[in-house]
Amino acid sequence: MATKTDKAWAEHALAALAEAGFKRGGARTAVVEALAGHSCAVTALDLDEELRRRRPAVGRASVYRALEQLEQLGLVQRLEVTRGTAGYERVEPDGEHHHHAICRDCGRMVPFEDSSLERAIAELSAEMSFEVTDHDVVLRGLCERCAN
Amino acid sequence: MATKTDKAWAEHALAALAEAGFKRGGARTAVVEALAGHSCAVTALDLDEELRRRRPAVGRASVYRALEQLEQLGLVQRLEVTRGTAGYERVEPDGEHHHHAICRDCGRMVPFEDSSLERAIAELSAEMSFEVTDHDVVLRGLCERCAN
DNA sequence: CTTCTTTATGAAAATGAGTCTCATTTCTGA
DNA sequence: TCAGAAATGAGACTCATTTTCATAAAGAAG
Repeated sequence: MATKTDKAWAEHALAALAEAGFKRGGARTAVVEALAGHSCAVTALDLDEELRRRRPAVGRASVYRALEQLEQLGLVQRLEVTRGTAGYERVEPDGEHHHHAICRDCGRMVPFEDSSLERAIAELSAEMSFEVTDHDVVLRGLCERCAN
Repeated sequence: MATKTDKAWAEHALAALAEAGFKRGGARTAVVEALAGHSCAVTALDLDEELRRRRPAVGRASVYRALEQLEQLGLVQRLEVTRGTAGYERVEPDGEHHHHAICRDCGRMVPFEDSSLERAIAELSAEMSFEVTDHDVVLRGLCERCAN
């Protein structure tokens, strides 16, 4: 509602999937479109519920499968939203990316980005005997509302 | 085997638990002792298995309870080891703390610490409208062995 | 456009980590 | 020593995620 559908991302994602050799399929396309409509992380079950009522209905397995494929291709980012549940959100093709602060009480997520943080991680990654391809940063605590 | 039991941490933890108003209990003590014997993250179920055979046996619920309490008090750090499973590891009382690089292939964890990363996070936390109490940083990629 | 082969899909069952319940035992302060 | 509070463990339960498997849709070949 606050965010309009990110059509550019959806097209980018569908193109990347085709590029990777996937056949076209209604379920996967539906997942991509649904993700394009969410600006911040959504859980797989939220997507499942959202897509289950479609005609034709999308099955839960397909949702999980699509999310996994999208993640492999670097089109979505997965993060642990609460204990035992993962959230997924679009990764913009231009490489912009953000991290999240998650409220321990209400679960609210506040996205943020910080260049000095990214720089520190990049330098660190370069000097490790480890081929770093991704990173997650999660801040945890209380949001403005729950803190009082 | 590579690491000898961290007795100092165990005493510190037990003292902190007493300080926090917990009564003494065999199960919790057993969990603390078990954690003291692991230098890197262990899953709750690993601990459960390790402690189940003790005399008297420690129940699964007690393991989870103890881990949660220890985490609340900042005595252990929780991190997502693989999809859907959490690992727990000791936090040294001197405030030193480290993060992990996790290999996507073999699951190996390489701990690291970096002061400029910590500094960036501290500064960032200070200027957010969010009361940040904790943070996780996970680097993902391929370890030296799996990269070749 | 029909056939063939492969991939995609969805319903339901299975898995597995983590949580809850509750009867029982253990602590601790009085 | 006693009563009340806290801790414990066995097992049932929840719920996110994965697997299975029979069927449907896609793309290639003819």
